[in-house]
Amino acid sequence: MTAWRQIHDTLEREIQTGRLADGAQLPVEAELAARFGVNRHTVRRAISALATRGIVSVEQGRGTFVRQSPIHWHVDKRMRFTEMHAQANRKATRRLLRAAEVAADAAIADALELKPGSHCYYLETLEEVDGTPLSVASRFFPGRLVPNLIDVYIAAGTITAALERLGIADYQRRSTAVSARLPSAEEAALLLQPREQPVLVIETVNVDKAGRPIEYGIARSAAARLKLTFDM
Amino acid sequence: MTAWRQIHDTLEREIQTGRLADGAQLPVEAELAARFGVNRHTVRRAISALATRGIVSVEQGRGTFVRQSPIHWHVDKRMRFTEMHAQANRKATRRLLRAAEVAADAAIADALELKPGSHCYYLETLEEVDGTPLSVASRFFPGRLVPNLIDVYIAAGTITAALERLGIADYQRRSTAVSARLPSAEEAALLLQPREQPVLVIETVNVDKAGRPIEYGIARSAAARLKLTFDM
DNA sequence: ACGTATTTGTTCGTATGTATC
DNA sequence: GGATACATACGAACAAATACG
Repeated sequence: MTAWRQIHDTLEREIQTGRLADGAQLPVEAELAARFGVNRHTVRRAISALATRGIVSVEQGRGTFVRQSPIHWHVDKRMRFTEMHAQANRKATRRLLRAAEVAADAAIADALELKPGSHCYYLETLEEVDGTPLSVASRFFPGRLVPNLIDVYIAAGTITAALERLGIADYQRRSTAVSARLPSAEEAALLLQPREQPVLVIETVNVDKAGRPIEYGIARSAAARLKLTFDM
Repeated sequence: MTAWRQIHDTLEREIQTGRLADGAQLPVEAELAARFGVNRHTVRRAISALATRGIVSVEQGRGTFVRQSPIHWHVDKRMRFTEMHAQANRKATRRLLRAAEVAADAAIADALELKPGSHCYYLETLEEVDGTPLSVASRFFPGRLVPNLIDVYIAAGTITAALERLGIADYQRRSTAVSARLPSAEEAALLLQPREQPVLVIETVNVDKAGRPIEYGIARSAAARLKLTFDM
């Protein structure tokens, strides 16, 4: 077994057994190198593998820290972001990053059952739970069904409230697609997570009571902080 | 911007624009180092980041190659592994890695509605689609409901057929949990993927017609090769 | 506001090991 | 066995981000 892997396993064991607590700082690289009698590069290789697995997070100029455990999301036809977290006694907030009016590309048009090029509203938000970023979400809405959505959303504060003001009192999740990948630099920065750690990509189509698509959303969530459950 | 990141972005662009095709081999490290006028380490750093994002896959002694695009799995109450892929005109096989009789731990007992310590059958399989490994799956079955499962499975060849012989003609997916993480060394090796690339962790509980849990499965699937969709 | 110490990040050089063809 | 290509490890230096007096 290689040196870096032994160091990796040793550190993982110390974290698993609680000798290094949640959130605790690891000894600095130089110190670990001395302790294991190897070059600093070799320690870095081990730590890099731990960061890659989401066990620790590395921050330039600060140090290396032990990470914490995920929250559970029961996906449901009718779940609402704020509501769900309120039930679990967590404080959820949504921060608007970008808003725009766009023309639907093929994927958007397909999801919203529009003609490509149709007018859509676009919202990009960062969702935080208990002060920690959880997801970056991009959402598209058909312009015809939700006129002036951006201003209404800004005034209303939540998407549910905005849609209600626009006469869509009830809407439901129709389909949800899930995949995973590594984040872009921007996503990682917004989620305050290392680029080596995966994001869950959750694509959702919501429909109104009549079954018309109202919203197409693509959320990128810190995988280490989230687990989804679907009942059938 | 650092040198390795520029090289990373340049190579990604060449792959995205098709100048480096799916499955194509990248120039060897020494050649890339010469081309970009940097040390071989710097090229390795760039390639390592591409591998981490699942854009390329690196194989010792062979070379570095561009990866391909994912398959789509419509998750359904009643989907069957072989059936589903057959519909999509793909060849799916399942290879038995391990089989054992085990005592249920807390998580298994909870999922299968058994007392902790109850007798269970355990199957670990590698699922391949068109010759490429897709998932490593661990499955637990309640011993009382499926007596002698292991021999029956080996004789029958598929899980559906084995359960049918044991009198469970029809079973359904009850719940599915999804999360993502980086793979262990063993998982990565079985899936023929780099350790830096995420796996989707898919936990499933299947129940028989009477609603009794029959199977608790934990699949780890190469995230780059799979996308899940749930309809509601 | 500034400078300094600390800590991680990048890059070079070099040598040797291991897997594949 | 030999050639090729990636993997591991050591040493040195400097850059960049952060923390702190």
